[in-house]
Amino acid sequence: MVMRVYEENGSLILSGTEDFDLGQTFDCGQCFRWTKCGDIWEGVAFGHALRICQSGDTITLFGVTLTDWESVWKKYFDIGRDYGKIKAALAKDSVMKEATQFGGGIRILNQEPFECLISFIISASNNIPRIKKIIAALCENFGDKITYLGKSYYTFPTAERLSALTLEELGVIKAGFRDKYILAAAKAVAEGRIDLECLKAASCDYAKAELLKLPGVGNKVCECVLLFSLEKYSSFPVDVWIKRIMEHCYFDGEQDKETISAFARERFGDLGGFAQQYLFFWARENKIGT
DNA sequence: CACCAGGCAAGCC
DNA sequence: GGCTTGCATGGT
Repeated sequence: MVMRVYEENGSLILSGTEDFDLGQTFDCGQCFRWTKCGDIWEGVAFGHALRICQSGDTITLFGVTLTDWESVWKKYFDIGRDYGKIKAALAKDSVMKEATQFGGGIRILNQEPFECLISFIISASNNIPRIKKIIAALCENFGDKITYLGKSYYTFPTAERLSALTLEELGVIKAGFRDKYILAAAKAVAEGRIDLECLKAASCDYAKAELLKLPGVGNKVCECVLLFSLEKYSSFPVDVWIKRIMEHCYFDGEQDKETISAFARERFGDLGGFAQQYLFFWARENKIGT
């Protein structure tokens, strides 16, 4: 089956989609700015707000033109990648077979690097509902207000805007001890000491080394930024959930994170990032390893 | 009231 | 080098 894309009544329709489930994609832990209102998801990316819903293999993007689709959303939703092939390659043991079936509609979004960087700095030692709350406050306070289908939304603030803030001003978002990292990372980007866009074309090792220079960015945050915004799909972020599920499914007892990373690299190779997302979603939804 | 949440950095030995 | 501890905030 081939996916069809067309405009209808001022909306964009995707019909005959495969390996694409909006709920799984927005809920698998890779992004923090999508919320579900009834059966419609709404969010903001690349300065554009979007309301989108799904019924079976048909997805509707409200108020979106083919031009918007081509310039923003097609790449964002990673259209064109053969997830069926990825799942088949990963499903060579019973664990991945189950995880890829459970979250078979997950796609890895191509997010904005700066938003991704700040979001995962905020994620450190934090829980997902509160991460979302802090990011929402960040956007409402320091992003630009945009109007879409008669409703207001806020873009993610630029590095320039954030870098001009004081710690005290940033305090309204209640990020806690992470506020100084947010500010310092924004300054590094705004002053050109790191060029996030360039890292897409750079080697994985170089991109990783550059990101690790930033305050508040250690191995885990770094791997998330590489995977979710810099197209480094071999990245396998090892957080507390992944650590627990890997110990539960592939080891006998507790292991250090480096052992788990090495195992993932060996077993999943270039597909590490996809494996991580299937595992994360499956483990959290089914409370496996807890 | 402890303890924990998609870690990280600084301070120890 | 590895290992421990503090870090803001909010929810159980």
